This record gives sequence, structure tokens and C-alpha cells, in this order.
Amino acid sequence: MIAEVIVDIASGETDRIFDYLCDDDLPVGSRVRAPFGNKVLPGFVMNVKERSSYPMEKMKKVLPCEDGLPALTDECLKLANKMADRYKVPKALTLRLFLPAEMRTGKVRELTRNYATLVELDDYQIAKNAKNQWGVVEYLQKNGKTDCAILNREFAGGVNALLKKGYVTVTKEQILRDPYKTVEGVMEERTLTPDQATAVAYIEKDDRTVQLLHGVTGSGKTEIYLNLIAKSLKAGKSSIFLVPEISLTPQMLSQLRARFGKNAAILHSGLSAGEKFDEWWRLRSGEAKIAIGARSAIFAPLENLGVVIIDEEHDSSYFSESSPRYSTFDIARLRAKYNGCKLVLGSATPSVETYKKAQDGEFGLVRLTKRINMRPLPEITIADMRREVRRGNNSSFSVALKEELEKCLESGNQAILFLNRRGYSQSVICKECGYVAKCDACDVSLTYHKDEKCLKCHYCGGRYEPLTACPECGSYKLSYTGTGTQRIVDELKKLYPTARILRMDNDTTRGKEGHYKILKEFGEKRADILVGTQMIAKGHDFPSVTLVGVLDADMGLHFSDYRSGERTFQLITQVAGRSGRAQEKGKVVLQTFSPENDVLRFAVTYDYEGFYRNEISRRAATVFPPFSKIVRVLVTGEDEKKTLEALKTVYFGLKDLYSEKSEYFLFFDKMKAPIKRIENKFRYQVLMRLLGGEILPDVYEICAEARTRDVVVSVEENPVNLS
DNA sequence: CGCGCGCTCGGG
DNA sequence: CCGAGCGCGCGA
Repeated sequence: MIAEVIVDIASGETDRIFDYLCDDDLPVGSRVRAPFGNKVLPGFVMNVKERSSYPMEKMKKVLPCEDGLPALTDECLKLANKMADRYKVPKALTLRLFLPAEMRTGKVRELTRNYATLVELDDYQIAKNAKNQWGVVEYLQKNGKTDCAILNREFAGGVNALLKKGYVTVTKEQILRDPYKTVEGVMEERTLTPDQATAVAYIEKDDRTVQLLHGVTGSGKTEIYLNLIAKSLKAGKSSIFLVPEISLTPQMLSQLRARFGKNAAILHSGLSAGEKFDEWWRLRSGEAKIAIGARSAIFAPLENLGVVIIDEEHDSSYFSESSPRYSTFDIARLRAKYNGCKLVLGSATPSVETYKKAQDGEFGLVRLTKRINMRPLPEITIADMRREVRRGNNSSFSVALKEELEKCLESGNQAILFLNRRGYSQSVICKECGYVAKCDACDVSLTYHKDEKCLKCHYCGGRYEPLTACPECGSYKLSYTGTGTQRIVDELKKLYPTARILRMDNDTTRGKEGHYKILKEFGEKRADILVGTQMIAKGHDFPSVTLVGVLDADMGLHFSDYRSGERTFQLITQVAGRSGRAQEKGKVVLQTFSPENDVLRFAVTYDYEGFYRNEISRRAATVFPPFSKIVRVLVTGEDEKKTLEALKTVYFGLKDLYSEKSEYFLFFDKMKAPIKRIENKFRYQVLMRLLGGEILPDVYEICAEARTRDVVVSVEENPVNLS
């Protein structure tokens, strides 16, 4: 037989079918080792056929990598083909998405363990004083087959000696690493509240594939997800459950594990390579039927899906940052359609695009307007920082926030302070000549980190010695401007010397268990105040937190980004949800320099509908998404000349398209990217605002053609950040 | 004349 | 993607 193979090289030049000879039983979707040029490469079997147009005598033979189950299902192959076509990337790249990375590199294999079994005899010829040999014999007589590692620890050399004599046999057996040994047992199904039951019934009955579950924080969305997953499991079907960043939601994980036990496989970055590999195989083999994980879990190797769930649907982590820049939602929708199941999107603050589709009737819409225990949402107050400055308060805390902090600390409760900027100070500026300390490899200012006594680049991670004098003019008048989390902690220590303060940001959460350790410490009330960035906004549950302070609520508002209002509303609603989750009522203080801003006004009253109506009419008036599509083509490369060359190719190609079909364009121009260089790579872009998606395939095509050996050309649809 | 680098082409 | 093959420029 002939196998149609895609070799695993991420390049457009090799992105085509190569025919190979193969065994008759080689399954489609399996991985092979294919002789290619002067080496042997991994490859994917896309199809098998009887004959080939390529001369038989020149054809080489592939070797299968796995026996039995092919790694990729038909659905995976279909999806990979579709994605390669849609995003104009090599198939090797889209196929890779469906495998755990550790499987491709081939370093991690099944973990095997050696087991010793005693050969039953009446008489063992062992010296009386050979204590370890007798020890092994007795142990095996008592306990039966045992892991050699255990025996060797206890009776050094015993097993080997007995093996030579033929008194024991040793067998290799595959074991699966279980990352969650500690959590076991299947939890009882919980009864749904009437509201939840109604929501589930609606989702099941409505015939639209996509269902939006819009529920305020604490309205019990999770229980609805669990119910849908349980029903799918009962029907013998599998499920995919996506969460934004899994390392930040340990509670959700233990709930799932407790409820579904070994039926759930958890895919996240905290697992070791081997653990990921094993969890993946448990899903592929059908042993586990529920995949839980971040964005990439949408590629879980499951067949016969009963439901796909995307929690916190508005979260930006659902957009891939690297090629192919797929939208998780698009993939999820395709999988739901293929399997004839529902795709459930859940959020307290749905993205404007999603909500519009629900309003227009394209998606089903279920609302949960009440919190589960009827507990009121925390009260949000606005602190006008302009007034604070006028009154001579130049600290990072408003009078209102300080008062609330004191009350909170006195009553023995906990507080969370949120500031979306890490480090000590944002930048170092010379007051004499205006020099700003910048990274050598990137076009960005350096952030001072007091704890490590260095200047850091937040884009490439580069470190520099702190400055004592200006390198341009020699002045000692250096100003450290812009407050980060480290400075906030310093200020708090001065204000409240006895308070125990924890900081949680990218710098303090290094390592595998980083997040977990800090959250655990705070959860056990071993600290009074938690200061952190974006990452503390996600769904943790700290019952003793009664105060949340947002130190710069308008931080995101002034970016020239059509989504900034939406992001701010979502963020505030989310952080506010951290306050008052148990008995005591929670409070939230928003510090801002623009208290009259619409977005903040709607956020204060938790008025999503109001926010949405305001936002959608603004977007309609300005013709921004979802009424148009922003497309950025980013051209990056180390060689500035070659990068500019590629930019020209892209620009002229797109310009032709523009003059041909100008009715689809609202805006079209080329320019330097806002950050002109990152990690020594120059960055140029072509920015477009398009009406309708009809010409998107052309855009992708033009960009794919402009790609060269040393210049990357990527297309971003409605990009999340425009740096 | 030789080799070093950059470009093109082929790989089943 | 990566290596082989080849042309062209330069130095002894």
C-alpha cells in the first residue's frame, strides 16, 4: 500500500503530500518515521491508497511509530486540514497542535516499572547468611509480585542474585503517572437550584449549537457545567471543559476531580512532560472521557463529544499568540458541529461580539441573574484621584481606600489590592536631559525591580545593572516614575507595619507551584493583604476577603484600542467578585482619574446590559468590531533590510487587493509597530479595518507568499494587544 | 586556482 | 527545514 505522508517540518516548501510504501494495515492518522533526504523524519499518515503517480522504484518505505490506535482521529485530521487552509500555515504546524509536545520530541515514553515475581519452589539454594536474598524471598512469599525499586531499597542486591539463580522473574510493566493521587472518589451529584435546572433544560432543548450562559459572579455556572458533563458521561459521551488559566483555578480542579474521579484528565502546564503524555493517552484510549484544560485542550483527542464548554468566554487567553493564531471559539464550534453537540460559553461579562450574536439570535442565551445564596454583590465606590491630588495626597492610596483598609485589618479580615503593573517603578528617566533607560534588544523602557536590585525588560526578560547616573549627561537626578506592585508593598509596609503582606505577580510566581503556594498561604490567612497584578483577578475563592482595591481602574481605558472599555468593565467585575464571598458583605474601592467615565459608572452598579447597550452603539457609530474587522499583518525579522523587503511585498500585494476591492476596506496603511523592536527583531505592520470577511482568505494568501527564511509574517484578526 | 558564502533546488 | 550543488568574488 501507499501512504500519503505530511513530514513534520514547519515550512511552506515541504508542506505537501509525499507518497511512501507502507504495510497494508497502517492506519490513517498514525505517526510514522519517514526517510526524507538524508535523514529520517517524523510524519503523519493523511491517507492510504493503492497506487501513486510517483515512480515506484524511487519510493521509500515508512516505519510505523505506534501499534494499534492511530494518534490522530479522523476529526483531528479534518480539523488540521481546515486550519491549515484557513490560516495558510503548513499542515505540520496544525497537526502538531493535536499531540502533546512531549510525544513529538519522543523523549518521554511510557513509564515502565520492573516487577519481581517469585518462582514457586520447595527448596531455595541460598546461603544462610545471605540476608537480602532471604529477605526478598520472604517478602515475595508474603506480598506476591512487587516493584523491584521497593525490594532494592530494603534488600540491596537481593533481587539480582535471585534472578541469576532463576528463583525470581522480572517483568516490565507500563504504569500511568497519576498527577492527582490525593484526590479520589466520586462525589454525589448535587441538586440544581430551580434557576440552574431551568438553564440546563433550555440549553438541552434549544436547537442552536452555541449557547451563551450569562450569569453574574456566584450565580452557580459551574454547577451547570458539571451537570452537563455528568449527563454527557452518562450517555457514554465525552466532554471538553476549557478554563482560562488552569494554574490559577485549583479549586475548580479539585471539584472536577472529586466529582468525576479518573474519568477526568487534566491538561495543564503544571504537569510534568510524562504526566501530560499519560493524561493525553488516557483520553485517546477512551479511559478518560473528560478533558479539562486551557486553550490547547480544545485539541483533546476525544471522540463522540457530548458537550464542549468554554468558561469565562471573554478571556483573552482563548486567542493563540503564536502561529497559527487560531480562535479557540472557532475550533470549538467546528468540533461541536462535527460531533452534533452543544458548545456552551459561560461568562459574567460576555465579550461584546459574543453577546451581540446572542442578541441577534445566532446563539441561544440563558441568563442567571441571581446569586446562589441571594447574597448581595459587593458595594463598589469610586475614589476620585484628581481630588486626592488636589488635597495634597500624593500616595498610591486614596483616603477612602485607607479607611476601608484599616477597618478591614481591624476586624481581622483580608484585603486584595490590584495593580496591573509589576516591578517597582515603570521607568527610569533623567530629569536633566530626558534620557530614558531602554532595553538593548527591545524598543521599550526598563522597569526597576527593587527586590532584585536590577532593571528588567518585561518583553525579553533582559537584566541590567541599576543606574546611579545618567549615561547621557552624567546627571544624578534620575527619576523612578510609574508605580508597580513592589512599590505598593513598600508603601503598605510603611503605613501598616504590622500587617502581613503578600505579593503575587509574574516575579513571585516563578516555578511549577508558584501560584499555588502564594494562594495557599493567603487562603490559610497567613497574610492580611494580597497585592497583585491581573492574575489575582481570576476565580479564586477567599471567604475572608472583604475588601478589594483597584488602584488604577482607568489604566486600560486610555489605550487607543477599541476594546479598552470592554476590558476594563470585565476586569472590574471580575476583581469585585473576589470580595465578600462568605458571610460578611464585601466592599470594593475603585481609584480613578476619570470617575465620570461611562464604563466605570456601569461597572459600579454591575449593569452589564447598560454597559453593552452603550458600547454596542458606540461601536456601531464608529464602525468598529463586531461591525467591522481589524486585521493586523505583523512583519518581523532580525535583519532590518530583509524585514522591510518583506513588508514591501506584503504591502504592495495588499494594496492591489485594496484597489481592486476597496468597498471592503475602511482603513488601510503600513507603519512601524508601536514597539519597533522586540528581542532584536524589527517590527513593521500593515493595519486594516475590513467590512465583512470575504477578502480575508486573500489577505492570508498574500501574507503566506511574502514569508521568507528569515522574516515572519503573521495575520491577526481583532488582535488583543497592538504592541 | 581554491574556497567560502549565498542562493536555488530537491526531498517520496 | 536542511543539505547538496553551484556560481561568483576575492586573496595569495
